[in-house]
Amino acid sequence: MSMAIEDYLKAIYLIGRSDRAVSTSSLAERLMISPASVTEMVKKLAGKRLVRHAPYRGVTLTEKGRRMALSTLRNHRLIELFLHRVLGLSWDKVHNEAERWEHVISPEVIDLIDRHLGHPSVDPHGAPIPTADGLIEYGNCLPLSDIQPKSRVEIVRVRERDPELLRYLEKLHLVPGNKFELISFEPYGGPVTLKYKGKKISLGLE
Amino acid sequence: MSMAIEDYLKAIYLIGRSDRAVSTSSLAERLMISPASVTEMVKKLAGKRLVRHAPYRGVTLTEKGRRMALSTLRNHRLIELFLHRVLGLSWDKVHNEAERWEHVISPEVIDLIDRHLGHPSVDPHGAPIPTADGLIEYGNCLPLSDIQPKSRVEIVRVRERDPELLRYLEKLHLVPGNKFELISFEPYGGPVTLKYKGKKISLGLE
DNA sequence: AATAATATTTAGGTAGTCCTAAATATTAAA
DNA sequence: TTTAATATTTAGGACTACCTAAATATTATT
Repeated sequence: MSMAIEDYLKAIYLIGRSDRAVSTSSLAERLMISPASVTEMVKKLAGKRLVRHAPYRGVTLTEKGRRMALSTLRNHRLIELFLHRVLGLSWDKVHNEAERWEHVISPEVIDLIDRHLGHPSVDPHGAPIPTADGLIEYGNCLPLSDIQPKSRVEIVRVRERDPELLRYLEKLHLVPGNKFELISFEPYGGPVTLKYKGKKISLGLE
Repeated sequence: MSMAIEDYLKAIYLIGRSDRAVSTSSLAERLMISPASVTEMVKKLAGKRLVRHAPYRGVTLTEKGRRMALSTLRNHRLIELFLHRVLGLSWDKVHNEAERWEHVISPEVIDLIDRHLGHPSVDPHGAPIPTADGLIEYGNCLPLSDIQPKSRVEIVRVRERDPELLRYLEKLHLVPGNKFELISFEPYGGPVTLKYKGKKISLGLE
């Protein structure tokens, strides 16, 4: 399977979480490819029985497509962790690097990486790593915006991918594993205030 | 630069050792691409000032082309060593894996790999690793066939790439670093006899 | 229910990298 | 030196994955 196909399947999985139908335009936006090209590729994927496509109604992964998507996602996340833990690549850079590696690493080497890391369950952003046989376990956590003020929280996962933003969050200690106290939400999209080791932190609602 | 271009430049370097003119057909054979396609691509490379091409007379790398070839070769050999030493991938498999990785790893990560390995000078087959600024130092060694019987020899480099052959050579301890006594050459392409730690070994002249 | 706005698909192209078959150059042999 | 063998290039295609512009479907609004 080509790198392009792997990218499409992974994107469909990530947008639709394996079950929901995914629109052409959301795929186009995520992959930064024109909607027309996406339609074309989706038809090819349907021909290969990797997705189901009802014209004008979006795409869903077939079982075969889902397996492939999870395999690529597994590669991606194991590679991110490997780059971070073994080679010391900073957490804002691992995503883009893994985005290319994920397509060229053989299953045998992925297994070696998995073993070298001790069969980890999450990547450096706290995202769960699918197992070799396509299982994925989502930790139960809530978006910060759904949490009541005054609670103590532990960062479990950071969904952003923009390197600049990730560097900023790291400076504020907003990385998986760290614990905060949620002080307040300002209304009308105002800033959130958190406390980490006695220090107060404010941030906008991205 | 595309993966295909990187492969062509690397092959031109490896066949011509950076200076000799390389024929279309030797490139075609090494890359397993039809001669016609090679001619076409060579014209494109000449347009990008990566090679000089005199029709019917072969190609040579320009300085720019040589730099790119050595950069890809450096990636390839650092990756081979990394796969072998860090992940424990067997020496017969590292070449094919590195053949794909070499095109997707960023310069920053290659530097991290280089540092992690302690700035090594040779890959698992004993081939020299070019430096980041395009220098490459060939150890002085001779092909086994040029050595006088009765000498003691150390294997410095193994040029083969075929996995099955590499596994065979490893079983015979014919890997870089090991020392042998060269017993005899049988004439007319007959077998070579070596002694390793008291045990005799015979092999054909591949 | 008709119309406007938005989303999606179709039509027609392009660039990159490969192919086979035919034509042409070079080199080796008679 | 003419001919035969071999190497290289040209011509014409194919396939993948992208594009823009135009056509068509869906959905939201009046």
